[in-house]
Amino acid sequence: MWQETHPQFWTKFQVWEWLQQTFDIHQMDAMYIPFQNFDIDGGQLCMMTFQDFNRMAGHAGPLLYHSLMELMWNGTGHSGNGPLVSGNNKTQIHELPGQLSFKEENCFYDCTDTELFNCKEPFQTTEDHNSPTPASQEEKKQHIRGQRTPIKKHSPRGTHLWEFIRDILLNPDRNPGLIKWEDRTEGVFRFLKSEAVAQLWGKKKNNSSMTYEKLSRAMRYYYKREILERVDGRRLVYKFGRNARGWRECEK
DNA sequence: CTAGCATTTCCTGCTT
DNA sequence: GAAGCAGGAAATGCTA
Repeated sequence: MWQETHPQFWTKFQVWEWLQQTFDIHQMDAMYIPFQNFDIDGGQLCMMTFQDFNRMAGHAGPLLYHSLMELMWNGTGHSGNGPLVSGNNKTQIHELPGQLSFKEENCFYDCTDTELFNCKEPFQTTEDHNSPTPASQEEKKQHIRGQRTPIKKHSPRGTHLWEFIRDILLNPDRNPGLIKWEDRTEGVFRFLKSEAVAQLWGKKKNNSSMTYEKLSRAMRYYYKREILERVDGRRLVYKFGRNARGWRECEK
Protein backbone atom coordinates (compact mmCIF):
# COMPACT_ATOMS: atom_id res chain seq x y z
CA MET A 1 0.00 0.00 0.00
CA TRP A 2 1.56 3.20 -1.12
CA GLN A 3 -0.41 5.06 1.54
CA GLU A 4 1.66 3.43 4.19
CA THR A 5 5.01 4.26 2.77
CA HIS A 6 6.75 7.53 2.23
CA PRO A 7 6.73 8.43 -1.46
CA GLN A 8 10.48 8.34 -1.40
CA PHE A 9 10.35 4.61 -0.97
CA TRP A 10 7.63 3.71 -3.36
CA THR A 11 8.23 1.04 -5.92
CA LYS A 12 7.26 1.64 -9.50
CA PHE A 13 4.10 -0.24 -8.87
CA GLN A 14 3.22 1.94 -5.93
CA VAL A 15 3.81 5.02 -8.03
CA TRP A 16 1.38 3.53 -10.46
CA GLU A 17 -1.17 2.88 -7.74
CA TRP A 18 -0.83 6.41 -6.48
CA LEU A 19 -1.39 7.79 -9.96
CA GLN A 20 -4.46 5.70 -10.38
CA GLN A 21 -5.83 6.53 -6.97
CA THR A 22 -5.25 10.24 -7.46
CA PHE A 23 -7.08 10.19 -10.74
CA ASP A 24 -9.89 8.22 -9.19
CA ILE A 25 -10.30 10.66 -6.37
CA HIS A 26 -10.51 13.56 -8.70
CA GLN A 27 -12.85 11.65 -10.86
CA MET A 28 -10.68 11.79 -13.87
CA ASP A 29 -10.76 9.08 -16.41
CA ALA A 30 -8.02 6.61 -15.73
CA MET A 31 -7.31 6.23 -19.38
CA TYR A 32 -5.61 9.58 -19.36
CA ILE A 33 -3.06 8.59 -16.80
CA PRO A 34 0.32 9.12 -18.42
CA PHE A 35 1.76 5.89 -17.12
CA GLN A 36 4.35 5.79 -19.85
CA ASN A 37 5.89 8.92 -18.42
CA PHE A 38 5.95 7.59 -14.92
CA ASP A 39 8.04 4.54 -15.33
CA ILE A 40 9.95 5.46 -12.23
CA ASP A 41 10.12 4.56 -8.60
CA GLY A 42 9.38 6.76 -5.64
CA GLY A 43 12.88 8.07 -5.34
CA GLN A 44 12.87 9.35 -8.86
CA LEU A 45 9.33 10.61 -8.52
CA CYS A 46 10.27 12.74 -5.56
CA MET A 47 13.03 14.32 -7.57
CA MET A 48 10.70 15.60 -10.19
CA THR A 49 10.21 19.32 -10.38
CA PHE A 50 6.96 21.07 -10.85
CA GLN A 51 7.91 21.61 -14.45
CA ASP A 52 8.62 17.95 -14.84
CA PHE A 53 5.12 17.15 -13.73
CA ASN A 54 3.65 19.59 -16.15
CA ARG A 55 5.70 18.22 -18.94
CA MET A 56 4.90 14.63 -18.16
CA ALA A 57 1.29 14.89 -17.13
CA GLY A 58 0.04 17.97 -18.90
CA HIS A 59 -2.94 19.49 -17.19
CA ALA A 60 -2.82 16.89 -14.50
CA GLY A 61 0.70 17.90 -13.61
CA PRO A 62 -0.19 20.48 -10.96
CA LEU A 63 -2.65 18.15 -9.35
CA LEU A 64 -0.21 15.29 -9.19
CA TYR A 65 2.55 17.53 -7.98
CA HIS A 66 0.41 18.87 -5.24
CA SER A 67 -0.81 15.47 -4.23
CA LEU A 68 2.71 14.20 -3.99
CA MET A 69 3.86 17.16 -1.94
CA GLU A 70 1.02 16.63 0.44
CA LEU A 71 2.03 13.06 0.92
CA MET A 72 5.66 13.91 1.29
CA TRP A 73 5.17 16.51 3.92
CA ASN A 74 1.97 15.77 5.62
CA GLY A 75 2.69 12.17 5.97
CA THR A 76 0.84 9.25 4.73
CA GLY A 77 -0.96 7.99 7.70
CA HIS A 78 2.04 5.93 8.52
CA SER A 79 3.91 6.54 11.70
CA GLY A 80 2.84 9.88 13.00
CA ASN A 81 4.99 12.16 11.08
CA GLY A 82 4.33 15.75 10.65
CA PRO A 83 5.75 17.93 8.03
CA LEU A 84 9.35 17.07 7.69
CA VAL A 85 10.12 20.66 7.24
CA SER A 86 9.76 23.42 9.67
CA GLY A 87 7.85 26.51 8.86
CA ASN A 88 6.07 25.96 5.66
CA ASN A 89 8.09 27.19 2.96
CA LYS A 90 6.15 29.56 1.02
CA THR A 91 5.29 28.63 -2.24
CA GLN A 92 7.68 28.50 -4.85
CA ILE A 93 7.61 26.44 -7.75
CA HIS A 94 11.13 25.75 -8.05
CA GLU A 95 12.97 22.67 -8.81
CA LEU A 96 13.23 20.74 -5.70
CA PRO A 97 15.57 17.90 -5.79
CA GLY A 98 14.75 14.90 -3.88
CA GLN A 99 13.01 16.55 -1.07
CA LEU A 100 12.26 19.93 0.10
CA SER A 101 10.37 22.89 -0.67
CA PHE A 102 7.02 22.76 -2.15
CA LYS A 103 4.20 25.09 -2.40
CA GLU A 104 0.81 25.58 -1.05
CA GLU A 105 -0.57 27.01 -4.15
CA ASN A 106 -4.21 27.06 -4.62
CA CYS A 107 -3.84 27.54 -8.25
CA PHE A 108 -2.96 23.94 -8.40
CA TYR A 109 -6.45 23.00 -7.60
CA ASP A 110 -7.94 24.48 -10.65
CA CYS A 111 -7.44 21.45 -12.68
CA THR A 112 -10.84 20.36 -13.72
CA ASP A 113 -10.49 17.06 -15.31
CA THR A 114 -12.02 16.59 -18.67
CA GLU A 115 -9.42 16.20 -21.24
CA LEU A 116 -6.21 16.19 -19.37
CA PHE A 117 -3.21 16.83 -21.34
CA ASN A 118 -4.77 17.71 -24.55
CA CYS A 119 -6.45 14.47 -25.11
CA LYS A 120 -9.07 15.20 -27.61
CA GLU A 121 -12.16 13.39 -26.67
CA PRO A 122 -13.09 11.42 -29.65
CA PHE A 123 -15.78 9.67 -27.80
CA GLN A 124 -17.91 10.04 -24.82
CA THR A 125 -18.82 6.63 -23.84
CA THR A 126 -19.51 5.84 -20.32
CA GLU A 127 -19.59 7.77 -17.14
CA ASP A 128 -18.06 10.84 -15.79
CA HIS A 129 -17.20 14.07 -17.42
CA ASN A 130 -19.48 16.15 -15.39
CA SER A 131 -18.99 17.44 -11.90
CA PRO A 132 -16.49 20.23 -12.09
CA THR A 133 -14.47 18.69 -9.38
CA PRO A 134 -15.54 19.47 -5.90
CA ALA A 135 -12.31 17.87 -4.95
CA SER A 136 -10.65 21.18 -4.67
CA GLN A 137 -12.86 22.26 -1.85
CA GLU A 138 -12.32 19.07 -0.03
CA GLU A 139 -8.65 19.46 -0.31
CA LYS A 140 -8.70 22.98 0.89
CA LYS A 141 -10.65 21.90 3.87
CA GLN A 142 -8.12 19.33 4.70
CA HIS A 143 -5.53 21.92 4.26
CA ILE A 144 -7.02 24.12 6.87
CA ARG A 145 -7.13 21.24 9.19
CA GLY A 146 -3.55 20.73 8.45
CA GLN A 147 -3.92 17.06 8.10
CA ARG A 148 -4.90 14.55 5.61
CA THR A 149 -6.35 11.24 6.00
CA PRO A 150 -5.07 9.59 3.05
CA ILE A 151 -7.53 9.03 0.51
CA LYS A 152 -9.82 6.28 0.99
CA LYS A 153 -12.70 6.88 -1.27
CA HIS A 154 -15.26 4.26 -0.99
CA SER A 155 -16.03 4.25 -4.62
CA PRO A 156 -13.51 3.68 -7.25
CA ARG A 157 -15.12 5.67 -9.94
CA GLY A 158 -14.03 5.24 -13.46
CA THR A 159 -12.23 2.02 -12.82
CA HIS A 160 -14.15 -0.82 -14.22
CA LEU A 161 -12.83 -4.27 -14.75
CA TRP A 162 -12.07 -3.78 -18.41
CA GLU A 163 -10.23 -0.56 -17.62
CA PHE A 164 -8.25 -2.34 -14.99
CA ILE A 165 -7.29 -4.99 -17.50
CA ARG A 166 -6.47 -2.39 -20.09
CA ASP A 167 -4.25 -0.49 -17.70
CA ILE A 168 -2.27 -3.59 -16.86
CA LEU A 169 -1.81 -4.21 -20.55
CA LEU A 170 -0.69 -0.66 -21.13
CA ASN A 171 1.97 -0.82 -18.49
CA PRO A 172 4.25 -3.68 -19.22
CA ASP A 173 6.70 -2.49 -16.63
CA ARG A 174 4.22 -3.05 -13.92
CA ASN A 175 2.82 -6.09 -15.52
CA PRO A 176 4.94 -8.97 -14.38
CA GLY A 177 3.74 -11.32 -17.05
CA LEU A 178 0.13 -11.21 -16.00
CA ILE A 179 -1.51 -10.44 -19.30
CA LYS A 180 0.06 -10.21 -22.70
CA TRP A 181 -0.93 -8.74 -26.02
CA GLU A 182 -1.54 -11.35 -28.64
CA ASP A 183 -2.26 -8.85 -31.32
CA ARG A 184 -1.68 -5.31 -30.23
CA THR A 185 -3.37 -3.63 -33.17
CA GLU A 186 -6.41 -5.86 -33.01
CA GLY A 187 -6.74 -5.57 -29.29
CA VAL A 188 -6.33 -9.27 -28.65
CA PHE A 189 -4.75 -10.24 -25.38
CA ARG A 190 -4.28 -13.29 -23.24
CA PHE A 191 -4.15 -13.91 -19.54
CA LEU A 192 -0.91 -15.56 -18.57
CA LYS A 193 -1.58 -15.68 -14.87
CA SER A 194 -5.31 -15.69 -14.60
CA GLU A 195 -5.52 -16.24 -10.88
CA ALA A 196 -2.90 -13.61 -10.17
CA VAL A 197 -4.85 -11.06 -12.15
CA ALA A 198 -7.98 -12.07 -10.29
CA GLN A 199 -6.17 -11.56 -7.01
CA LEU A 200 -5.04 -8.13 -8.09
CA TRP A 201 -8.52 -7.24 -9.15
CA GLY A 202 -9.84 -8.52 -5.87
CA LYS A 203 -7.28 -6.46 -4.04
CA LYS A 204 -8.43 -3.39 -5.86
CA LYS A 205 -12.02 -4.13 -5.01
CA ASN A 206 -11.12 -5.15 -1.53
CA ASN A 207 -12.44 -8.58 -2.17
CA SER A 208 -10.01 -11.27 -1.19
CA SER A 209 -12.19 -14.02 -2.53
CA MET A 210 -12.01 -12.98 -6.15
CA THR A 211 -11.13 -15.77 -8.54
CA TYR A 212 -10.56 -16.01 -12.25
CA GLU A 213 -13.78 -17.97 -12.46
CA LYS A 214 -15.73 -15.00 -11.21
CA LEU A 215 -13.66 -12.42 -12.99
CA SER A 216 -14.23 -14.23 -16.24
CA ARG A 217 -17.97 -14.17 -15.71
CA ALA A 218 -17.77 -10.40 -15.52
CA MET A 219 -15.64 -10.42 -18.65
CA ARG A 220 -18.29 -12.42 -20.46
CA TYR A 221 -20.89 -9.85 -19.64
CA TYR A 222 -18.78 -7.43 -21.67
CA TYR A 223 -19.53 -9.30 -24.86
CA LYS A 224 -23.07 -8.08 -24.95
CA ARG A 225 -21.97 -4.51 -24.38
CA GLU A 226 -19.31 -4.89 -27.01
CA ILE A 227 -16.59 -3.81 -24.71
CA LEU A 228 -15.08 -7.17 -25.50
CA GLU A 229 -15.42 -9.38 -28.52
CA ARG A 230 -15.53 -13.09 -28.32
CA VAL A 231 -12.46 -15.01 -29.32
CA ASP A 232 -13.34 -18.62 -29.41
CA GLY A 233 -11.21 -21.62 -29.42
CA ARG A 234 -8.43 -19.97 -27.48
CA ARG A 235 -8.42 -20.20 -23.75
CA LEU A 236 -7.81 -17.09 -21.70
CA VAL A 237 -7.89 -14.94 -24.80
CA TYR A 238 -10.09 -11.88 -25.12
CA LYS A 239 -10.33 -9.01 -27.52
CA PHE A 240 -11.36 -5.43 -26.98
CA GLY A 241 -14.54 -4.46 -28.70
CA ARG A 242 -15.77 -1.24 -30.22
CA ASN A 243 -16.87 0.16 -26.91
CA ALA A 244 -13.56 -0.27 -25.17
CA ARG A 245 -11.51 2.90 -25.30
CA GLY A 246 -7.98 3.85 -24.68
CA TRP A 247 -6.19 0.65 -25.53
CA ARG A 248 -4.97 1.53 -28.98
CA GLU A 249 -1.47 2.83 -29.27
CA CYS A 250 -2.59 5.86 -31.20
CA GLU A 251 -5.22 6.96 -28.75
CA LYS A 252 -3.18 6.43 -25.69
C1' DC B 1 -36.04 5.23 -0.30
C1' DT B 2 -35.87 3.57 -5.23
C1' DA B 3 -33.63 2.37 -9.73
C1' DG B 4 -30.22 0.91 -12.21
C1' DC B 5 -25.50 -0.31 -13.14
C1' DA B 6 -21.60 -3.19 -12.74
C1' DT B 7 -20.20 -6.65 -11.02
C1' DT B 8 -20.08 -10.86 -7.66
C1' DT B 9 -21.52 -15.35 -6.48
C1' DC B 10 -23.33 -19.75 -7.63
C1' DC B 11 -24.62 -23.12 -10.71
C1' DT B 12 -25.54 -26.42 -14.60
C1' DG B 13 -23.85 -28.02 -18.82
C1' DC B 14 -20.43 -28.26 -22.43
C1' DT B 15 -15.59 -28.20 -24.32
C1' DT B 16 -10.65 -28.65 -24.43
C1' DG C 1 -10.27 -35.24 -14.17
C1' DA C 2 -8.87 -30.20 -14.27
C1' DA C 3 -9.38 -25.79 -16.15
C1' DG C 4 -12.04 -22.91 -19.19
C1' DC C 5 -16.14 -21.22 -21.38
C1' DA C 6 -21.33 -20.06 -21.59
C1' DG C 7 -24.96 -17.91 -19.65
C1' DG C 8 -28.98 -17.75 -16.42
C1' DA C 9 -30.48 -16.16 -11.95
C1' DA C 10 -30.04 -13.83 -7.86
C1' DA C 11 -27.41 -11.13 -4.56
C1' DT C 12 -24.47 -7.05 -3.65
C1' DG C 13 -22.51 -2.52 -3.27
C1' DC C 14 -22.81 1.99 -4.90
C1' DT C 15 -24.40 6.06 -7.14
C1' DA C 16 -27.89 9.12 -9.01
